Amino acid sequence: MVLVIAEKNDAAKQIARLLSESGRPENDKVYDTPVYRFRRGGDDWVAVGLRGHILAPDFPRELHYADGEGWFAVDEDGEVLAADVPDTLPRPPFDGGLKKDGTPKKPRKPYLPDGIDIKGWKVPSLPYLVWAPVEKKPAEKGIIRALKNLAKKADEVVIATDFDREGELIGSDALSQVRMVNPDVPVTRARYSAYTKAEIDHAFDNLVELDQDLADAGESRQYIDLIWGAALTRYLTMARYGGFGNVRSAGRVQTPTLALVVERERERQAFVPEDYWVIQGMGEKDGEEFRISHAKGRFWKAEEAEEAFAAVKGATEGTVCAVTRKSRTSKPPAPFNTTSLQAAAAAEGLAPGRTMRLAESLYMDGLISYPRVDNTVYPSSLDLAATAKALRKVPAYAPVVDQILSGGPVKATRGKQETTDHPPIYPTAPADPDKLEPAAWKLYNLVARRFLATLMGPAVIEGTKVEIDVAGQPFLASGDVLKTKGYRAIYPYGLKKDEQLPAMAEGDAVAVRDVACEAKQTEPPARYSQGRLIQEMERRGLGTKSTRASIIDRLFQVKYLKNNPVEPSQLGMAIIDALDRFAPTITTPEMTSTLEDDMTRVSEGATSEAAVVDRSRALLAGMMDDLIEHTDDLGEAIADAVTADARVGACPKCGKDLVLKNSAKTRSRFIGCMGWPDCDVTYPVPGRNTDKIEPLEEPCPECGAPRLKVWPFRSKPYEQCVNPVCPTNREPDVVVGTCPVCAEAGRHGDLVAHKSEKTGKRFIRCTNYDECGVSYPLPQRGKLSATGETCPHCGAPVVEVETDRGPWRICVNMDCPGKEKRGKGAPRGRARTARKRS
DNA sequence: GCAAGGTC
Repeated sequence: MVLVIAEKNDAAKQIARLLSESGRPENDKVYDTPVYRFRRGGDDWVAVGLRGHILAPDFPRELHYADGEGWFAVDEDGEVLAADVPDTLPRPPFDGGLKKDGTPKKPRKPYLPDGIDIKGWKVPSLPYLVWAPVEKKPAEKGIIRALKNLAKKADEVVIATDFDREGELIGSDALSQVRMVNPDVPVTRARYSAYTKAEIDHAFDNLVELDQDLADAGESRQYIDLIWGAALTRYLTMARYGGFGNVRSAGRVQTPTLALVVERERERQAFVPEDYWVIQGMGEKDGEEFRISHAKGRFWKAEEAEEAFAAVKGATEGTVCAVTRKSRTSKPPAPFNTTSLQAAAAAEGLAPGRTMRLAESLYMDGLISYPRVDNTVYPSSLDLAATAKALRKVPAYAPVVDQILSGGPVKATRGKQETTDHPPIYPTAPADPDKLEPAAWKLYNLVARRFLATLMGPAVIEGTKVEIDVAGQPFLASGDVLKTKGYRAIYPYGLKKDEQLPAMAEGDAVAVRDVACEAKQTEPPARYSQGRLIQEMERRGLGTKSTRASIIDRLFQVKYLKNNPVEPSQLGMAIIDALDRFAPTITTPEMTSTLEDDMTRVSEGATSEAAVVDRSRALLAGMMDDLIEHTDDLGEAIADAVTADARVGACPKCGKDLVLKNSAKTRSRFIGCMGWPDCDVTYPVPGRNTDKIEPLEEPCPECGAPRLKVWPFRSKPYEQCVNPVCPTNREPDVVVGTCPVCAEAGRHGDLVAHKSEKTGKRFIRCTNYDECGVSYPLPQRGKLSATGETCPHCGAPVVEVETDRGPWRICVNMDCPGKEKRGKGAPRGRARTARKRS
């Protein structure tokens, strides 16, 4: 049996289909892993797909020094006896030494000194972590099990993973697993770069050997990424530990990406706005209005602007002195690859991470092609006309599809990047908008329209420029009209609205009004949108098509970034400052380019994986020394930044910072004073726990407490003072019913919902409270109104509360027999739902 | 509790 190992299930399926003589391989499963069996050249074949990397590098659980190979040999006093790396590089402590014959001793003791444990995240262990050995551990146990099962029975193995560096590594890792159960089986490598019969046949007729140097190059990347990432992440996290869930990460790609955003923010902060003036007004001809602006555009001197404005102030008429028309064409766009899809989707409000998750599910549903590609040129094997024709089933596309199919042979645009790994992203089947969730449809629609647009002609836009003399001053009006729709008939994304001008000719008089001189200021460079950031990462060689979106997500998750367009937090800026000072290598894209060079040399056999990794460890070791020396400084800077990010304002009582805190007990957030325990000021956070909030600059004019802007999920934001007893938070009292106790006693008492001036809490109390003692608690959130109804179970009033999910009617009596038992003693959360189910 | 790279 011949075993074919592909990188992913989909590839295995394709390869099996193309290699099998029948064209229809048999679908089978080994344990839970799908495999494809077929006949070829009189042999039984089986193809299995991996799931990318099946092994993951990690530090050993028990860290002993296995042998001294490639490492340092040191005597009892720590003197270096022998080393594989140059003297100029920093050295780790080492336990081992040399035997008399010069070979390294097997250490008897663990590598780490007493009290040092790299399993725990402690700063003193970091110099050891930098030099710790790395192991490859199984990451995809199910796949490995299936692979070994098949390998046992294999007479021949063909590695058919993707034709790139990571593919070679994935294949090499798979081979290591094969060898464990079948050490002598012959192994070859198939190299293909398209799933076409010709390409796959050619690859399997010309099998080569696995390129171990190339795989080693990939593995050195894995090791360096892990070692730097783990050491720096642990350092930053532990320099001032912020408690569970407060990991401060760093890495070869994420840190330079964060640095890009921080750099832009610093440019914005350093930006000095310049004053300028514009003179604008409205023109009118034949009842149609249009905007006119002074031909000079921006006046940089106030006097010049004033002079020009003095001439035209109050003008009511102008004369057309020239009309020029210029047509320009807008070419249809190139086919989508991952980056251009992410950028286009980001402009439509889908963040890259979300785009990739949606794309993955559309791909799995068979609606779009493989979403991780660099290629922007459709392969000749793709039947463009047939693909377009299939989209005719989507009513909105039908007219354009007909137009494309009736216009002679179908031709497509080509992008600049041409690779043959996968086709550009295109729709593989028509979709039904009613069967997809709105965001998935939005993305599908974008992909489908883009595909159709790439098959269409250019759009022609006619631009009109009209020069108008107003009281001796030159003014301009301009208009853009889409003359020939071309691809714009199906692809409206980013299209500017037509600005139609009325018909005008030289010498015409036009009415002019509302001419005004406006003072403006130049704007700082804009923040990155997520789409722009992705493109910038690609430009600088940071990350890959498959990782960029998730790396940005990670930066948001660790709270280095916030908002869209992307803004760094104080923490994000502090992290970059700290690393820039002591570990600058990690903050620039150069680490990636150096690594690329090193990997090229490893793949060419000019150097070894161990040498490259050790050099990198040595570089890190030096930086780690500097970092550790300044741990207190850095810890403080990070803690200050975290406080600044959490700050919502100043304490009206003691003047110290009021910050957002998380209560460990109630698992909810509140606002507390940094002066605690000397100052006891706390406030609840308005809105729900999950609502996005942002502090406002100005404190409350009534009570001096901070004010917040709150964005409730899927509804309009509002601004509110955090002090519940502030006059601005007062609510009118609402009479919700009559008191049943007073009624029985022959009195009249009104039950009134009102807000305590002390605690700010809302509750119901009888107007005769002193006599009857009747009060009820109330929900604290949502607008309250009386219903006039009483509860059928207990006679207490029923109120209506307006919540996010609409109005809700409740009996205000907590002990009402008609209510399910809640409160103390009643199970909560999951336990409660579980009980309900059972 | 670490990275980045594959893929689900």
